[in-house]
Amino acid sequence: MNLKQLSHMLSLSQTTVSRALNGYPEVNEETRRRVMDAAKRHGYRPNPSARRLATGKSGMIGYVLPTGAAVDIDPHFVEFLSGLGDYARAHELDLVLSPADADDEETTYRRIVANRQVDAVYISSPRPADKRLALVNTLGIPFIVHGRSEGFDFDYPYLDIDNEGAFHEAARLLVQLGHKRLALINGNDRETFAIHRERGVRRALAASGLTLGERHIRSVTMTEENGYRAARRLLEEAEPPTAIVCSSLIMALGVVRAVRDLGRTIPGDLSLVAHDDVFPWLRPENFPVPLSTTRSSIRLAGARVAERLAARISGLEEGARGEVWPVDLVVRGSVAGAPA
Amino acid sequence: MNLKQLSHMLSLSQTTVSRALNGYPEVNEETRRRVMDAAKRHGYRPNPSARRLATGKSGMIGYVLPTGAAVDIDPHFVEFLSGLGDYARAHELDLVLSPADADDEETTYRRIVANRQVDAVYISSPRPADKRLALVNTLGIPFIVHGRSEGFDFDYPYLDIDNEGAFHEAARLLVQLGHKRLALINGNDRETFAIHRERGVRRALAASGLTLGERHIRSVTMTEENGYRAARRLLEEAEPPTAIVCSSLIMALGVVRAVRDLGRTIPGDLSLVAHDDVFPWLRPENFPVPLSTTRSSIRLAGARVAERLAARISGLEEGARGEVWPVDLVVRGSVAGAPA
DNA sequence: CAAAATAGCCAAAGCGCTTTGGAAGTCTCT
DNA sequence: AGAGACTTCCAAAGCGCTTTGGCTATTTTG
Repeated sequence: MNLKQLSHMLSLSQTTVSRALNGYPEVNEETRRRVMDAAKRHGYRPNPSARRLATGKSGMIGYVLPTGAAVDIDPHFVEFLSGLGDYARAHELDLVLSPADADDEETTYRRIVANRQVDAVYISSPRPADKRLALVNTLGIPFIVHGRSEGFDFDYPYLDIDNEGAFHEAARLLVQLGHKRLALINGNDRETFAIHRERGVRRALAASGLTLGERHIRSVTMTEENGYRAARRLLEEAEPPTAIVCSSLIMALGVVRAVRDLGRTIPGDLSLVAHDDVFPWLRPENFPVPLSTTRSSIRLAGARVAERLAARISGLEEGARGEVWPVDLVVRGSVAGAPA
Repeated sequence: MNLKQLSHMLSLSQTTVSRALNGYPEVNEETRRRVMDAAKRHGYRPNPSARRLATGKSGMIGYVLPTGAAVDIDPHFVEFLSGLGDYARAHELDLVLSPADADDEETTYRRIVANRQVDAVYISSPRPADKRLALVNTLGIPFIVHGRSEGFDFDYPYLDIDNEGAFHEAARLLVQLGHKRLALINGNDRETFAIHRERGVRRALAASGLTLGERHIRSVTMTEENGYRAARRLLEEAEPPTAIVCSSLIMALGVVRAVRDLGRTIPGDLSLVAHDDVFPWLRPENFPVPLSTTRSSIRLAGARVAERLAARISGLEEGARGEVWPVDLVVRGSVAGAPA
């Protein structure tokens, strides 16, 4: 059932039927009802390919997926996707993942924009002065950044959590508990979120005249193994840190293992706080010692990004509004006063 | 730059240019070269929307993503995606994720097929007599199942790992080591993979005249917490199992925690084997006691599924070929002879 | 009451490709 | 040399929608 057939059985022109269906004003309300009714009865669904060719709109949102043998997709992605999908489903939006060579995402961005494959894109894990951001900005496709970049002379729309504030709070708590030697096991420090977290920790320390030693900060890919290694190296020093702030739950698993291996205890010898993106399959309260966390649901972020993308596509949102979500600090058993 | 312009500057018809570009035989080889050359020089890329409308082919593969507030996307998904993306990138295939209400995926399948939004789809985590499979089979769109179903009167193309064989081997090893009370912490037993794994364990036990007691099998969603709970319940029995086979690394984390909480040890009191899908961020060799596993890279499976989907789209693969990958049994420190 | 504005509808021209149904020109064969 | 068979190209008709530019009634306005 296509438009031609439908309009023919209604004895109307395609123009009128199309307009009736798409809510244009120049059609009699009664005619519109007739059309809507017939469309529903016959299960008419406009062919998206045709509509696309005519309008240039695809009804999909895009994401360029960096791939390659050496590239691992972040497990956070799947939770973000849950949220995104949740919203997208309710609004009949599809998501297209365009795999790209991790060393050359630009080509792919250009392609999907030139081909009008998607109406909007989102960008995640941005770095300072991220090229993708500049590119997408000049290409003129609606977009939202999940996270933040820095060092541009233009503004852009984003959704981020208050990473600096979160880690500031976490560090401040530890300092108040008497800890003087803090360490930070961070994610890849070329990504903005890691920079912000480091900034937060440093600021909290500075407020009490403390500093974050060069050797007390580790920046690694967020795997269990890297958490373990970083923690071991930190704890095997002559004067090991008495508290660690850690950028992910998965790394925290490694930290806990390292502490055990060394015969130390949490929170007796070491206080630990980690950031929790809220995975259904790994919860901080179920750690051997319940883990204190800075908590922010990445899933909700996914839903919000989808919502804002939809708003931008339909012109309801404009400009470069940045949105920063506060982060909860949830204190559990893994923190205590500094050892004497 | 579109076809019209290109053909005009070559003083050729659109027909000829189109044919030259798409490798049709009825065009002079020299003309073809000229065309190809000009196309490349001017960076001509056929508009996919137009091509789509004309041919009905989209150049994308589809996946219906079950969503909902209560639905969690499996973290395995992201690894599978890595592999899929790896292949897809090399062949300029995009992947479209169509979020669907988890209780009504049918509507979405029908929509994407009717709209010809994708050239092929894959289905994951199938159950016995899975409705999606029957549906997709009648809808006539090329597809591949990742995993297997059962109880159909038709064959279908799939890629699966030898779950039964893998768990058979694991259980057999444990039996040989003298274990008589085995337990299985399985995934959702409405999914085929879980059924196959259970079958494998039972078969190994049966071969030695043993059985898997009703209470010695747990079927749960694969989270750390569920692994913990299942293990606790098993180990707190009067006659606890001396060996556990576990369907995922994440659940194994919980099992390890439970064992510790109860003051027992691995492998002294309990031998443990788990299935490993090979995540970059959590490795069995890094468990407190290196974990024995049945190992199969879900990432490679993703790449293979993409490859076969591409083959089916272009007509290179036909029929209902099933492909079953063997699974490695990797023995590490977490297994030992049964305690006296 | 004539002129101007408005409401409601339609025919037809795109969107940019593929594919059908020829039509020339060139070769081959008797 | 003329008939048939290739080879190589083209004009034009889709694919199914949206949108432009008009056209006819009907209503409003001065």
